[in-house]
Amino acid sequence: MKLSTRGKYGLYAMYYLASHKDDGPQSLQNIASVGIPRQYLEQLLGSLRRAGLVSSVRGAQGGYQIACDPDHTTILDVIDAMEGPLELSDCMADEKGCKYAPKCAVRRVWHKLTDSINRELAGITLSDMDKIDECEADQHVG
Amino acid sequence: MKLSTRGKYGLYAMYYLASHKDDGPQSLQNIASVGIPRQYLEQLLGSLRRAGLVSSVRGAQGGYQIACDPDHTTILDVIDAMEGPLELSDCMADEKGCKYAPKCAVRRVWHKLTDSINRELAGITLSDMDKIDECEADQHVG
DNA sequence: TGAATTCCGATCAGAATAGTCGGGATTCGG
DNA sequence: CCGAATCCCGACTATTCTGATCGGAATTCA
Repeated sequence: MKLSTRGKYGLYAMYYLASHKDDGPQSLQNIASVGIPRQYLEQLLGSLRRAGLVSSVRGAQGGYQIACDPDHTTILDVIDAMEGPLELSDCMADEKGCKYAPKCAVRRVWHKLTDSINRELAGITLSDMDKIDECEADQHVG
Repeated sequence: MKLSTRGKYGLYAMYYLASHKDDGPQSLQNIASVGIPRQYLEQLLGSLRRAGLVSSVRGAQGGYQIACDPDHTTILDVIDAMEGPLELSDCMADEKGCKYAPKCAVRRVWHKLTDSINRELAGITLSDMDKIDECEADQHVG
């Protein structure tokens, strides 16, 4: 299982724009300067704009601005905008598709996992991103 | 983001074999009878066998048997065998590949998420699967 | 007017996913 | 020993997804 670069790039762009919240429109050029292909990022920012997470200003000196509150916008919002809702398998999305659904243990597990992951994604806001300590996740469990 | 059918089918197969732990070898035919393409499942069981999670008996009346303790085999073990280790993006797998790694907030978030998901997967054993209540995951969050 | 910049649809190469095919190897029952 | 049942395995295919790239239209600023 992988999160694609869409999610990664998109999250980076949101992070970048959040940290330039009051600096006026940021050009694609600037945002992409960490090594993201400019024309590819352009597509991704289109998705973020259509999701209402960023706004754009066209023309010379134009660019992108964050259009949401970083304190209340979660990584789930961003990932959803970039990759569509999390679906761990087809039968999660289309309950009707699986005739064994009612008694399917796999389905119940899938459902639980989907929920946990979404909860995890929804638990981190853009503002939180700076505060996460890399080592924190490395603590061994109990 | 999706877990592929590999993970789903593989987990189903493990669940099936766990519940026929003492019934002798189970044929591919039987395991696949819920609607999984037989020849495809054959490939997947090969992966599970090579991972040591199932054993096989060849020849007539042959089939597959679970080769691990369902009480101590987690969904993570199964998913890893089927899909390889969870990687949320390239730069997680290849730290060297990203020259911005040391100060990359996105990377820290990715890392935290990877860890959370793995912990979640590792927290459910095959034996647990029957006990999961579908409604449990639907509780709204505080 | 012209440079900067976003917007947008089309196209493309490579990888992964999902599945199929054909035949080889092994074992059991008779 | 024979034949059916069954696993084993490499090769093949079709479809979709990913990660771009291209070319140009529309907009805005100076």
